[in-house]
Parts: sequence; C-alpha cells; structure tokens
Amino acid sequence: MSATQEDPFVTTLASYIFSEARDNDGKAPSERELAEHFSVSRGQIREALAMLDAMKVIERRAKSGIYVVSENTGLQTMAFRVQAGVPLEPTQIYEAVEVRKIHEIKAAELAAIRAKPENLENIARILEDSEQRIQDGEGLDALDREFHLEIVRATQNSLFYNICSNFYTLSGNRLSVYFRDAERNRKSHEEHKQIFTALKNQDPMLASALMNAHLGGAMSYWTELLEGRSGIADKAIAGG
Amino acid sequence: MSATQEDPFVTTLASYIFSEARDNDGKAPSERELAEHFSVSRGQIREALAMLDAMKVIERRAKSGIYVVSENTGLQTMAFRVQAGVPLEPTQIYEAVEVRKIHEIKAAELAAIRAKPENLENIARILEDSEQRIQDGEGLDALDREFHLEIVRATQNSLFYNICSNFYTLSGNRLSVYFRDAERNRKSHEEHKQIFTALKNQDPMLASALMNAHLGGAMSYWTELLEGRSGIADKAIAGG
DNA sequence: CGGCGCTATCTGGTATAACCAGTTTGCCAA
DNA sequence: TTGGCAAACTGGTTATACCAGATAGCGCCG
Repeated sequence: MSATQEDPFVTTLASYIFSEARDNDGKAPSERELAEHFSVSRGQIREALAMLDAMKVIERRAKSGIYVVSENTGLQTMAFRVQAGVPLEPTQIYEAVEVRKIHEIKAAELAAIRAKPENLENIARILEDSEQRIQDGEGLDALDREFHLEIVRATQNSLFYNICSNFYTLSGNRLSVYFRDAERNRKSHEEHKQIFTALKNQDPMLASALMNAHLGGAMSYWTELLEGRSGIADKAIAGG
Repeated sequence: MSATQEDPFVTTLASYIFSEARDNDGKAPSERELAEHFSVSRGQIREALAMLDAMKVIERRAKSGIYVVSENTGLQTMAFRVQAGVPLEPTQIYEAVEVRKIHEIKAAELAAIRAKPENLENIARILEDSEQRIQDGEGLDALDREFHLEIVRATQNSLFYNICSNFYTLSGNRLSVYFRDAERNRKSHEEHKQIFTALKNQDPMLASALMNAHLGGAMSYWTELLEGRSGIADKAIAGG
C-alpha cells in the first residue's frame, strides 16, 4: 500500500468509511452520500473506492452497497487499516509480530552471508546516529526501522525487502510499545551492535540467533497478553 | 491481488497496457485511447487505472501520461503481473522461490506444533487424491498447491496464510517447471507423505528439514540457471 | 392481527459532455 | 541550428442522466 501513502484522500475516505460502518452492520454510506460529505464528485469517490476495492479493504456489491472487509487479507491491507486509524485485534498484532519475526531472523542469517560493504556501512552509520539519541529517544523509532530494514536489504532480495518493509507501517503505530525508557533503548542498542558484529564476521547462525533474542521481547509480550485465549499464543515459535 | 481475479477487465487492461508500453518507453496509451479501444467510457478506464495504481502496477503522472512501474514492488504486484501475462525476469523468479522457501520451511515447523485434527485430515485427503493422479499428472498442480497451503493454514496464522497464498498465482504459471513426468511426480509425492508423517508425529525439526529438502530442487534449478550472474544466486540460503 | 406480495425508492454500474491547467510537441522565425 | 511561442494533448474533476437489480415499506388479503 503506498499509492495510498501518497494519496491522502483514499486514506481519509477509508477512515470515514470505517467509522460510519462500525455502527451500521459494516455497511458504508452510499457513493452519493460520500460524494456530498467530501464535496467531491461521485466519480472521485468511485475511483477511491476502486482503490480500496483493489486493496481488499472494502467490497462493493452491485445495487446493494459498500461493505468493509473484515478478514485479515494480507499485509498491505493490514498496514492500510492501521494508517486509516482502524484498531487492530490483539490476535492480528500477534500474527504480524510472528510473521515479522520469521522474516527478520532469516534476513539476519542471509545478510551475514551476502551483505555488501555498503550495507555494513549503512548499518554502522545508523548505529552511530542511534548512539546519540538513546537518552531522549528522539527519532529512535525511525532509526530502529532503518536498522532492521537495512539488514533485510543486505539479503539482496528485493522482493523480500518489499514484503518486510510493509511491516513498518504497522510497527510505527501499534507494534512498538517497547523501548520506551532510556534503559530499554540502551538494551536494544546493545543488541543491535551485537547483531552488527555477527554480520561483519559473516556468522549467519549467530546473527539469526541474536536477532531471535532481540525480537523475542515483542513476542513474549503478546504471548502474555493473549495467554489463555484459544489460538496460537500458547505455542510461540521456537528459535529460528 | 484478488479483487482482480474476480475482475477480469482490470487484468485485461493491464495486459494491453503492458504490451503497448513495451514499445513506447514504458508509457501506456492515453485514457481516451484506452476507452475507445475497449469501447467503454473514460470513467471505467479511470476506475481500472485507479486499481492498477493502488496495486503499484502503473503510475499516473498528471497531464503527462500513464507509465508502467518496473520495480519489484511486492508479492501481489508480482502475482498480478504474471496474471496479466508479463514475463518475469529470472532474478525475480529466483527471489520469489527463495521467499517461498523461507516461508514454507517455517510453516512446516509451526504446523508440526499447532496443526489441528482437521488440518491433518485435509492433508491426508489431499495425499489420497494425489496418489490417484501420479501417472497422468492431471490436476496434480492444484493438489500440490493445496498440500502446501494446508500446511501454512495449519500454523493457525491467518496473516501468514494470506501472504503465502499469493505465491501460488506465480507458482501455477512460472515456478512449476518441475514435476513433469511420472517419476518426478512420484518422488514429490513420497516427500509429501514424509512431511505429513512428521506433522502427525509433531516433530517440528524433522518437518522443516523435510520441507527444506523438498523445496531444494526448485532452488538449485534456479541456482544453476543464474550461475555466474552477479547477485544472490551463488549464495543460496542454508537449510531452514 | 399477521403474513404475503407488489411497488416505489435506493444503490451501484455505466455513458456522455465539458472544462481546467500543466505537459508536450512541433512549427516557425530569428 | 536554435530559441521561443502556440496548438494539441493529457490527466483531473465535475455534472447529468439512465439502467437494472436489491431493498424496504406499505397495503392488501387471509
């Protein structure tokens, strides 16, 4: 989802549709109502709805109405929902964290084998920047994102990178409830440095193990939160 | 991509745009030309283009024109391109195979822990059906797809499932160049049965190892094909 | 009073026509 | 050959109108 990041209207429309549909059986206002509400032509509404349709965010039933899709139809849709202000279910977050963990543990392993000098340079620079900001935490979220994504980029698999980058739309909004105080920031930073060392030493097993530990906190957080629920929470994934 | 699977026009339009743009600097015909060519109103064209835009298949530059996006912007876009008849680059296929492998090796591990009786029943049924069709190979592709997806479903992670299912749009078109003759079909089937046994025995390490071996063929095929090229081909992923 | 059926209304789907303002193209003059 | 201007073109947007299926409300009938 990204045509949307550049097209704020689609996000705005989705946000409005979600809020209206919530109290109306999942049914959105009609195209004509939406057009009037946003003071645009019906054509513009239909175009935006077509995008939301393509993203599987809504469903249009001929001559009946517009309905929001409730299923978890994929990463991009999920990222879009978050962007539009739709709260995620704990289970959805848990699933996303698990998938992210699967990806990044493997990414660390591959990066240790394939990272190019420029990748390592980028990571080194990110770590230096982070060092300066541990105390106040200003901009640390963005740097954390950069650190993790640069590792994925180092796998030299552009498809893999594109898939993984989708997670950070979520991450910036709902998944980063950790690393709040300076102490946690420091701990996270130390782990980042260890991972970086493993990458430099071209040690795939160590890199993936360290990444596994690094991401473990998020996982156990949700495991605790969902404990007792039916589902997957009580059977967290083993180390990567 | 799936709004598209139900909306053949968008696929048709994309296919036409790709073919026209190929010899024109990546630039598609104008909206008015497209409307005339397909004998529909400009509004319909614009709606379809909005979808393709949302899927990052095309890019619309105001007052300039419509251009096809060439980057590998994600699984869904890739699946859509294949559907629209755009040939993939060997590197793109290799990347997709690698990502698929990453996913499914982990899926096998998780499935061994979390599979429900119904999942195992489904897999057993799929294997029975496959047994009947090894000789002629009729419908074996679909059953292979079902087998692999049921394992992902058994992880009880719906997001994971949705991500993985995107691969099979590709798989059915370009990635299944193996398993041609009865001998290969038999070998694949035997491997499937071994994986199933590991799942039944709740042995995550064995299940993932077997899946790794099972998917290894595809990987080495592309490794050979891309040998010597710059990139990732010479550094295939280690076992899962 | 309750259930059935028809009709008026609403909804998405589609087409036509027009205007706007940047972009692009191509011609003409210097 | 080159510079600049004007015409043609392009996507962006609006307004209006009609279609046919879905829907809901009302009235009739049992």
